[in-house]
Amino acid sequence: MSSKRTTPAEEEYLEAIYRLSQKATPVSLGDLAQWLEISPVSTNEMVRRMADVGLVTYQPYVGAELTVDGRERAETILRRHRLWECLLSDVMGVPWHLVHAEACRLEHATSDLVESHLAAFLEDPNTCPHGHPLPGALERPSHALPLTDLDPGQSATVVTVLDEEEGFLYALDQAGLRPGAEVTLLSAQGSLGIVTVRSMDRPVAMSQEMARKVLVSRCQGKGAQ
Amino acid sequence: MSSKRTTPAEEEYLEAIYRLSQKATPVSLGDLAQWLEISPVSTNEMVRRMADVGLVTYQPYVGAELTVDGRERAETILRRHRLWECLLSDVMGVPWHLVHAEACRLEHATSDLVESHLAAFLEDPNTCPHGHPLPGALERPSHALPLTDLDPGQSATVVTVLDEEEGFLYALDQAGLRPGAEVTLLSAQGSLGIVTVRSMDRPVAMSQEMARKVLVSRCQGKGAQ
DNA sequence: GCTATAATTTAGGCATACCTAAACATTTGC
DNA sequence: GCAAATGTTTAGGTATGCCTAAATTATAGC
Repeated sequence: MSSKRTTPAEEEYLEAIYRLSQKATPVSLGDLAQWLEISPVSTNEMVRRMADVGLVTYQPYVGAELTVDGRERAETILRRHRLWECLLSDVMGVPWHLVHAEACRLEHATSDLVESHLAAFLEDPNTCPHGHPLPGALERPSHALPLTDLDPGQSATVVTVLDEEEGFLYALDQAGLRPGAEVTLLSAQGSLGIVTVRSMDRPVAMSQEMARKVLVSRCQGKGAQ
Repeated sequence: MSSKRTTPAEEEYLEAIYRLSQKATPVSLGDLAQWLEISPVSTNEMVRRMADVGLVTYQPYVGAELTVDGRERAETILRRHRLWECLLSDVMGVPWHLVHAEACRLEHATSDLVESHLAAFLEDPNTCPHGHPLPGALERPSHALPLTDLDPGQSATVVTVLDEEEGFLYALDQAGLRPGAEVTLLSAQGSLGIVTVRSMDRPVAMSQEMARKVLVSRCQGKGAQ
């Protein structure tokens, strides 16, 4: 069934539905349209077409869910995306906050052959530079919690960053807050919505909203990667 | 003028015209159509559209030529193509005869940023794994001549391979005939169109047609590379 | 010079993937 | 229960890039 190759557009939808599914499922088409920055009408059309070819199931007013086939394909794309991020960032030195956009393009031009060689060359990484697990790799047991959940004075290791927006990543990078880095919560009292932390021996202030996107692990070197 | 980004299809045409220009210029649309495996009608349409946006000049019944802008873009694409070939083959170990097809896809998904990091990581290679110069690199002074032009008994170093067809490359690879390899012509008498050479201490027979696609350099380690 | 071959152009189509505008249906909050 | 918000569908368009069939035009061989 549905042996046809997926188009880059279909792959973008699969990836988006996969990512949004982790928050809530089925995925509302409104959310999907917003995420992809495509009009709701076009999104609707496309999802119906993808349901026709067996990549998703779709119930009007309910949402879209990946089929087994669709999920497998989405995981393949996402795995390729994250493998490229690793290569670009860790091996080739492309700035951390820019690799996401590059990987978005490369992922659709990647064959099984290149994927396997890429993974072997990178020695089968478990996470991308933002700390997300590569589909197919060992799942991180996830003792991870938002930075805001630490007690003041408590230290932890950054595990995952939940947003790939360039400006946000650039600012985190400047503050030294990348996966693997150690961070200490100074204050989280949110009357003005500001969280302060200590990173690389320097204090950093950020909004609570941003701090919630930084997942950390208290148990250093145990569950995290 | 013509600041618009090029589409993957346009890039394929630019690359093809660039390559065919090295044999004869202007490039006949028939040759172009055959090279791209696209119908002459579509080729004609596309070339006219590309002339409209200033990528090529086109005279009916004469052929197409790259403009300065078109040539620059073609060289960029070709450079990216060959950089990927280097990475895939030399760094990641993807089989030599398969990297061309992979690079054909990756080249269109490559930004200036990735190109520059890729080149730096590879330490600015001068040639691709098939021995073709990278646009922008030092031009090889080309003492290269077809394998068939050697005198029997004479040795030389393989410099360039003039065909990227997978079967051909696979066979050459099996015979050890890759750029940098040493080869000795045993016989080139062509009554049956067969050329025999010695490569890696083993005799290899090939057709004259194939042998003409292998360029070698007599002056070892001097002009080549 | 004329004809066969090759190249070009015109005409009409198809698939993908996006858009807006407008009408219609369904949920959900109050 | 009803209105506002959200979601869906229909209708009609656009752009890209490919196709075939048929008609036309130019080039080159003899």
